[in-house]
Amino acid sequence: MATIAVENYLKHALLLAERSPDGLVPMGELASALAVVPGTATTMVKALADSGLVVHEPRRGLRLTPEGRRVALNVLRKHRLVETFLVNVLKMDWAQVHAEAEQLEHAISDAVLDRLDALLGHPATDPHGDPIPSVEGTLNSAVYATLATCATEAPLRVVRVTDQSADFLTFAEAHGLRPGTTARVVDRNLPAGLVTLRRPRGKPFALSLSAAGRIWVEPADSP
Amino acid sequence: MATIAVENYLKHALLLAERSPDGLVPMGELASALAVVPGTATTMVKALADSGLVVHEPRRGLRLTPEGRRVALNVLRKHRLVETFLVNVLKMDWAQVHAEAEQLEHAISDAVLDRLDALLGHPATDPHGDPIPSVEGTLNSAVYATLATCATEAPLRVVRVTDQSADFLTFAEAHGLRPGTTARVVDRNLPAGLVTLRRPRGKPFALSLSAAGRIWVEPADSP
DNA sequence: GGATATATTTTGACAGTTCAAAATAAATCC
DNA sequence: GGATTTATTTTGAACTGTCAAAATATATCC
Repeated sequence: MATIAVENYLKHALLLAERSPDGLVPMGELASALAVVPGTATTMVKALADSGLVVHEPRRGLRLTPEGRRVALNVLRKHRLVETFLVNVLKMDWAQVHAEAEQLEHAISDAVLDRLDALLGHPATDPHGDPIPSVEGTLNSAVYATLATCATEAPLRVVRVTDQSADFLTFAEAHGLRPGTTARVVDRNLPAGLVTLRRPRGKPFALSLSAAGRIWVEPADSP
Repeated sequence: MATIAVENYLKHALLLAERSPDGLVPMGELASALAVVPGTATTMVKALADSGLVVHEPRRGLRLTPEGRRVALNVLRKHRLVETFLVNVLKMDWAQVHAEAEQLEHAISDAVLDRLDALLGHPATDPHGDPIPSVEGTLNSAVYATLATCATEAPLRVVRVTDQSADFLTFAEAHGLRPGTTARVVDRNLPAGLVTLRRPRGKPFALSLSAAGRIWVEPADSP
């Protein structure tokens, strides 16, 4: 049985590998995702390699093995289903649930997970729009445009918010930027690094290009 | 913040202290409740004493301090509310939920606990009839008669089943012995160590005196 | 292409939790 | 009341996961 630390290493390795073309995760990125010093990550990755969960390519990084990926997807599935439960059933603030799920993901059994999944109606995404891995281990990693890159003026629907910090999520919610809500980009000022948005029947407001890059959107039908 | 090990030591110390008149818990009992060798318990209890969570009386045992009791009650509250959630909401088998709650009790925050408590309607007992400590830290430890000690013939209602083993709970449920159900003792044969029961519209069946001692009952009004 | 900056690994140490086995204290039993 | 049994504590060691800091590759930059 994987320890909590092992589950965390694998989960973060998966998240980083998803955002890298070749699946190679540099040691330093893993270390800072886990908030440990680089030497600690090296030590742990060697142990994971001995267990067959990752392949360690010295001085280059690590890759998940199929078994490591399987474990990581199971943890991620727990994390995201727990988040969904906390928001949809317990009506908790979506800005808080990430931290709660970080703990619960390691304590919940597969049996409980199945019941939770059924209770929630087998959701495809969590409250942030992050895709929930299936029981079979598939992860929908569709890539969308963001408010930093999408067309201006056209109506948009928010589909995902890729930042787990409570501050950012509280800000986003305060401006109506949750998955499912609609908005349009009225201006994008690259030199100033600003994107100006407008929600239906709302006042225009601005956010930084880097913040805008964390709001994923798709074209919306109605204006 | 208390570690998982610390929470477990305190929780078991509380459970053992409740069943001891003077609140003194012998080291060996604690060690076997936690499934560790006695030396380990000694080491840990000394550390807990240094943290002010217990008082260690060498060669006699330990006692919870008010602070240790507070932490233990919080863990026990989490355990029992989680069990209630798993049975009432997720419809899990009552024989399994103890093991699940052993993990979840250490991962659930006070914020989640409050929501869960509200969702469940502030229950007073868990599915086994074990009292749920209040947020304020009071624990109803009323003592009832058991099937081993109660009057015969009179109608009874099961109020509590004090055995967490899945086998026993499955057996009890199969015979309709869950809190809320009714039965009567039709015979008690002390030399043979047997108690014979009868459920309304059911066939008489027997169980051992020691098993009967784990089924707590109160007089029921209707026959 | 040698100097410098950056990333990674190695080394030694520590905290927490555990066990095995020896030592010690307390209780019990003729 | 001395011998024996039983409970507890001590001692020495192991394992997991971590850090600090030194050592070592690798990449980059004139």
